[in-house]
Amino acid sequence: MAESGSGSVAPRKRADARRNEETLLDAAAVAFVESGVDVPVRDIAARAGVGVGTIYRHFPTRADLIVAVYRHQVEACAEAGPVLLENSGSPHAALASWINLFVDFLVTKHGLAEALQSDQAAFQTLHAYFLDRLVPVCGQLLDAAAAADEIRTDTEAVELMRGVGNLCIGADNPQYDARRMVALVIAGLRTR
Amino acid sequence: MAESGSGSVAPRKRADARRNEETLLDAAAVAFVESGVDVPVRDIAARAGVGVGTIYRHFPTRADLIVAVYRHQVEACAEAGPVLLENSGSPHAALASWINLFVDFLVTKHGLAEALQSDQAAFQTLHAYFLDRLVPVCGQLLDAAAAADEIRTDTEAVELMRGVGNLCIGADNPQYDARRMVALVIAGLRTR
DNA sequence: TGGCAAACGGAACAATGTTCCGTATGTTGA
DNA sequence: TCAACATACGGAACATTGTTCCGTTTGCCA
Repeated sequence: MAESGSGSVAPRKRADARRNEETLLDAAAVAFVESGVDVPVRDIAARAGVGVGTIYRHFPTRADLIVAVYRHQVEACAEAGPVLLENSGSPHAALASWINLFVDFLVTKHGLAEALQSDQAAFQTLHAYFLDRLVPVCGQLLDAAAAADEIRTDTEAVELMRGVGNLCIGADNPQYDARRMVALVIAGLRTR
Repeated sequence: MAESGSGSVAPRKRADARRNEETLLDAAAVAFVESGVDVPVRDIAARAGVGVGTIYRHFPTRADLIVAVYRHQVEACAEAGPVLLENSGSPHAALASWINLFVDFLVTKHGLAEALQSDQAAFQTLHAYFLDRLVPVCGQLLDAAAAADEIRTDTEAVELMRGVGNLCIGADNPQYDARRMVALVIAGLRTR
C-alpha cells in the first residue's frame, strides 16, 4: 500500500527481490499451516528455495513475516467490528460475535496465540500490530455495550483482547474448548 | 514420600547425591525467582556449583525440577480447597477464593503459567502433576456450586483450570490484570 | 583399606536463531 | 548492447540452549 505507485522516496525494488518476497510469503503461509508459526526459519527458506539471509532481509523478525501472512485476515476482522455493531440485535451481541470472529481466527493458526503473548523481542511487532489494529475496534464495541448498559464498565479493551488471546492458547487440546471459556468471559461482562 | 523410610527396593542414595539434590533445589528456586522457570540449565548448574550432568541425573526434565521446587505450594493449594468449601459463605464463594489462591500462586512464578500450557515433551510431567493434583479439587468445588444451583453445569474442571492457567500468562504486564479476567470467568459461571 | 558401584563434571553434539560477507544478478546510463 | 554498480542472494559461521555420554572421582561397605 505504501509503494504501489511510483513512490517518491522508495526507489522500487529489484524484480528478483519482489519475486522472492512473494515466494517467501507463500512458503511461510504453507509452513505455518503445517508446522505452526514457530516453524524453523530454515524450513521456510528451504521450502521457498532461498537462503536464510533472504528471509531476514525481507522480514527482519518472525513477527514481520507473520504479520505479512495474516494481514488480510486481521484487517477483515477489524473491519467486521463496525458492521456487526450495525447489524446485531444489541451491542453485547455484536461484541460477542466479534470476539468469536477473533477467536476463530486465532484458534486456526497453530501457535499464533502463544506468539502473540510472548515477550520475546522478535514478537514485539506482532503484538503491536494486533493491538494497534484490533484494540480500538474492541474498544468501540465495549463502549457501545457499556452505553447500552449491558456490561460493566471496568474492563479495558486491551485487557479483554489480551485475555481472549490467552484463552486461545492450546486450543488444539481436545479437553479444552477456548470458545467456551471465552464465552464465560463475555457472559461475565454482563451487568446482571 | 515414597522413599522416606528404609525403602525395601530403593537402596538409599549416596550422601553427596542427597546433598547435591538439596543444593540444586535451592539454586533452582533462586534462579526461578530471578530469571523465571525458563532459566537456562547451565545457569542453575553454575549457581549450584555442579555440572549440567548432575542436574539431568537428579531431574531428568525441567518439569521434574519445577515440580520439586513448587510441590509444597501446590499441595497447600490443593488442601485449601476443602477447607474453603467448609468455611465460605457459599460454594461459589469458595470456588472464587480457591481460584484466586491458584492465580496468586501462578502470577508470582514468572514463566510458570506459560510452561504449564506448553506442549513440549519436557513439560509433560509438569502439566500432569498440576492437573492430577488440582483438577479434582476444582471439580469438587464446581460440583458443590452446581449442586447449590449457583453455577451452570456445562463446565469441566479440567477446562476451567486450563483457562485460568492461560489467563495467568503474561501477568507481569502492567496493562493486564490476570485476576480481573479470571474474575470475569468466575462471574460468567454464575446462573443468573 | 581395597574395590566397586554410584555419582560427578563437562566436553560434545543437536537444534535453532541471527549475522556477515563473498558472489551473482538486475538495472541503468552510455 | 554492454559495462559498471548497487542491490540482493546464499549459506557458512557464530551464538544460545537443551541433552547425552563417558572418563574420572568419590562415598560406602566388606
